Amino acid sequence: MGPPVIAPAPRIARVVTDVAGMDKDFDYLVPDAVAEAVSIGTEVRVPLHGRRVGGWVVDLPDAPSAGVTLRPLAKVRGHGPEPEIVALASWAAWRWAAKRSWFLKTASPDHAHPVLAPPHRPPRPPAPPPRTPVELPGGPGVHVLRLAPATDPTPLVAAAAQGGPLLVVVPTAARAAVLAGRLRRAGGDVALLPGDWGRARAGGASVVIGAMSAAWGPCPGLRAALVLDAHDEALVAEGAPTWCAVTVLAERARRAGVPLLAVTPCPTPELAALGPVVTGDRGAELAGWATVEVVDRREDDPRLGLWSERLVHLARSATPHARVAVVLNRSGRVRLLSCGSCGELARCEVCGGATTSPEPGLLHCPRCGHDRPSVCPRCGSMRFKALRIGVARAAEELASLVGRPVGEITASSDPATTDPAGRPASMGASGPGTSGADVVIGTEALLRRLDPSSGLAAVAFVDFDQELLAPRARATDEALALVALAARLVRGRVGRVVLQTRLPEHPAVRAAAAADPALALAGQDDLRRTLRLPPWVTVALVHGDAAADWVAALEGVEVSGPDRSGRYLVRAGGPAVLCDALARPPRPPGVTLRVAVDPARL
DNA sequence: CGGACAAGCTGA
DNA sequence: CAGCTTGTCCGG
Repeated sequence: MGPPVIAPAPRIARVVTDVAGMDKDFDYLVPDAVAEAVSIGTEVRVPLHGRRVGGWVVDLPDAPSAGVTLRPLAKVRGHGPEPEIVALASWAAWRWAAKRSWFLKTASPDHAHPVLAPPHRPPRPPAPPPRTPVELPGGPGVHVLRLAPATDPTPLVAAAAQGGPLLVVVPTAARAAVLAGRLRRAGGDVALLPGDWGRARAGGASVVIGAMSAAWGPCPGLRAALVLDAHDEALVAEGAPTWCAVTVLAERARRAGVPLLAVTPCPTPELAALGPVVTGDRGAELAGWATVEVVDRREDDPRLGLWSERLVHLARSATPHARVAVVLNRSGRVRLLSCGSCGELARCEVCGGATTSPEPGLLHCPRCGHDRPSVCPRCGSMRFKALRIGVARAAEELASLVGRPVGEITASSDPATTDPAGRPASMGASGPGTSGADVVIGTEALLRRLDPSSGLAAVAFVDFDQELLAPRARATDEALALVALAARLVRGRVGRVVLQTRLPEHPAVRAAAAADPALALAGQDDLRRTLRLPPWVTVALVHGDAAADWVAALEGVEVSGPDRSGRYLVRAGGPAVLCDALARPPRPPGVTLRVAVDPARL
């Protein structure tokens, strides 16, 4: 890339090891024989405390930091992350109160890569599209592009790649592969991570694309970054460190002075806080959300249970080419029961928790695992009423209401069908994740397991209020995101999404019905400000044996808790104040202390 | 993290 | 007091 360096080869390499639980630099001598191959980011093996450990070169200082005898590097393993990524890893370690090595590992290839030569010609971008769904904003900074769920993002990505190397992050590896295939068919030199890591690192791709960890992927000469479904929870790490791909990309783009295009059908308050929301053609947006139909259940006869007349009619109208999917976000058969004669709630005799009924005649406690036959301890009756049914029982009920088999799809179970008599029936030939039945039911995992080729005419949410009222700060956004997933499955205006609810005026319901995501955003700003929730504050959850002592030593932040599960909530006006405070007190050795900055669930 | 080494416990 | 467990320290 740059002019040849005439200075003598560096003699000292400062290394961060991959030893977990340690975040310290160690200096080593660089043997002359490997000096050429050692730069910032290089993966090495080094002697440490009598053993050999892996690590990354993070600096090439002129002089060692301490007066100790330096030992030489044991081995150069190959290319590691780019130098900018090494700096980004240090930033992320501060931002999520974690170790640098954790992020360096995420930024490194699965297997060591030899240093590849740069390609002979610059990589080809995919053919420019005739038009894009929204006009691409030019300048640096984060631009939130609001694009209806059923819109194909390929033209947008192709357009964004015209200016130079583009890094693309999507929520799942499967979608990354599909998008990479489309861009390759359009003639682009595409690197799909993690497989094409080496080629991407050598500068052989105009588009580098992958799932969450691709936010750390190599993209020499980066000119823009793009993230699809930027609102998706799959872009936030579940365990600590709870890093977020969008946040990392925003910082990476800021440091590189290039734009980040955050594409989403439903901008969240978090995204809107990052930059301006850009909308495209309103007609295209209306067409790209399905027809959303709200079934107001406030006046319904309670004896109808989960099933409005409208939903039953919809299920009866299903055909092999116009299938209907029903979503009920409760797994299992019956989640809550009461005695049929005395009304006593079925509770566990060991721990007192509410029992479920995974099969007729059996009560099971999900809290302590205790099983017992379904006999009421108060009156001895063996008849129980199902107060809250799950997908398995719902499949039985719906099958008998519509008089045809209902397929069942959950995250854990393989597809099965229930015939109208309520007996599990054998299945016809069908692909994995799709049941052969015209009507299928499942938890929200169904929305991720089916794909747009499933021939869905409609998706119906049986109990949308459960999503709306979930005890989470982001419940409204998550509910709208589910509608977006459903709209993508039923493909634009021919399909429909049905929401059964007693809250027809809820912002998420109104936004979905009007295909106007801004309606969900509007009401939330004040609420989140009042409740002092992100993005107006930055929070961390702290738990573990040492949590109480450790949070007591924090300065300049507000600490509350502990909550029922012993977690402390730490709040500050922004990441700078919070993360500086979290970086100060030393972590006590030997005791567990888990710090989750920006926790996914709040 | 995990090896090294020191201090503490046990049984004969 | 050998032999083993438990704890604390530190790495270039």
